[in-house]
Amino acid sequence: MNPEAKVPAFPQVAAVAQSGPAHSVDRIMAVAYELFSTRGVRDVGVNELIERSGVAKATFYRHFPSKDSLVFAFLEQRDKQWTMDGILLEARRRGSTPQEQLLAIFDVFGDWFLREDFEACSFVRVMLEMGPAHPLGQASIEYLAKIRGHVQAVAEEAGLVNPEEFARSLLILMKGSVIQAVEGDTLAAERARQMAVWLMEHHRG
Amino acid sequence: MNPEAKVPAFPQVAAVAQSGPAHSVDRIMAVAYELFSTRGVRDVGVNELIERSGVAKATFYRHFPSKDSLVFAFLEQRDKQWTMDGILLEARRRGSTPQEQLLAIFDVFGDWFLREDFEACSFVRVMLEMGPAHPLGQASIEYLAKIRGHVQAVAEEAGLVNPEEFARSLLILMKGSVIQAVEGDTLAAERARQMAVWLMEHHRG
DNA sequence: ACAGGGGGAAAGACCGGTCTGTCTTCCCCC
DNA sequence: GGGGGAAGACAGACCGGTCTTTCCCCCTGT
Repeated sequence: MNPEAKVPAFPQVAAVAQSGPAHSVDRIMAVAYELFSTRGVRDVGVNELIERSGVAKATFYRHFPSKDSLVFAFLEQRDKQWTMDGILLEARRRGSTPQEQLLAIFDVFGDWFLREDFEACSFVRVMLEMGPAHPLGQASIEYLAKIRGHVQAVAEEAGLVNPEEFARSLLILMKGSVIQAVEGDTLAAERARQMAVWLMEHHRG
Repeated sequence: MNPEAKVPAFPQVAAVAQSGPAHSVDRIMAVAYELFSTRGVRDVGVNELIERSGVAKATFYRHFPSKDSLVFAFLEQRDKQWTMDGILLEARRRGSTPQEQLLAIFDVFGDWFLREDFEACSFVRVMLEMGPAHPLGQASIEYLAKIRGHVQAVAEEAGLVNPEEFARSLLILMKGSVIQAVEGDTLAAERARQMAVWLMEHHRG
């Protein structure tokens, strides 16, 4: 056969050119992060994932033994990239005292709610999508508990009384404001911040 | 053929006997209410719905032109049966003053969170499952706004200043506590109720 | 330095199952 | 006898997951 007849295909070189010489697993993760975070888990199929990342199906399943394992990896990256670097670290940067840093969470939320690609907290979304008994729901619950642990640590720095109770109450405000922002209430962060102020006053003793 | 060979089948008569001589549409709605409210929308297929309600597929599609139309009907019934009668009316019954009635919402939530069949608020769940742009998500948002309207009306009865702002803040507490209850925090209602007390104090002028 | 071999990756057929939705057949009852 | 309903086959699409074929590239041995 004429070898030239087989050469011209390979549309995936375009995808490689777009995302650089990254390895397959990196491209898969980048596509998964975008699709899962904006559209949820169940709405995104494996076929779409491999098509958008320019990767063969066998390659996908060599790196991830199942779709669920990719979702686990996504949740972990979401925790690092979004929760830790995007929200908590940014909030610590904006406030000079632990009290200010706790309230700054809602300032970061306010900016986040205005973004066009804002969709919802992936952990809450996956927990509701898969149910709290599903392994993926369990993982989401653990990541939410991890956020609460960080809030509790800052509350302890601030010298608040009953920091665990404070953290649990603050996470009610965080989750509630996110849900309300999905509905279109972009000012939900300000309202939650005000309630956080009152909550903090009652935990100063 | 021997006519007796055909008679003994009809397993749906058992279902009819269980749910009484109700019409097909009533049985479908009852099954849909149970399955959709406990497992969400996307996880429940039409085949399971018709099987559990002992109804033929053609009968299903004669009453509901599509699955989505059944979900619309479910959301409407959920609003009547759960939101109005289960939560708001019960809260009004428990409190003797409008202020008490507003706080009683979280007492009703506290009981609800302890139920075994508690899963989540169907409106929030469907909104996140389908997305806020989907017609079903839009309908869910409207029902959530309807709840806010009722809260606002009670706030006006209570003479609170800026009742709309109050209602939006209270719904943050309601949604946040529900999400946290899904995670397993059965005391989320008490925490939210305490923050509602502080919120109300600041809206008394 | 060059030939050859082996592994990785792309393309995509294929599998069994499920999804929503349509249509046919038969039967029962009015 | 006619309409409604049960039963279920069927269509067409999609799901997650497996496997085959083909190619390219890199690594190794000489």
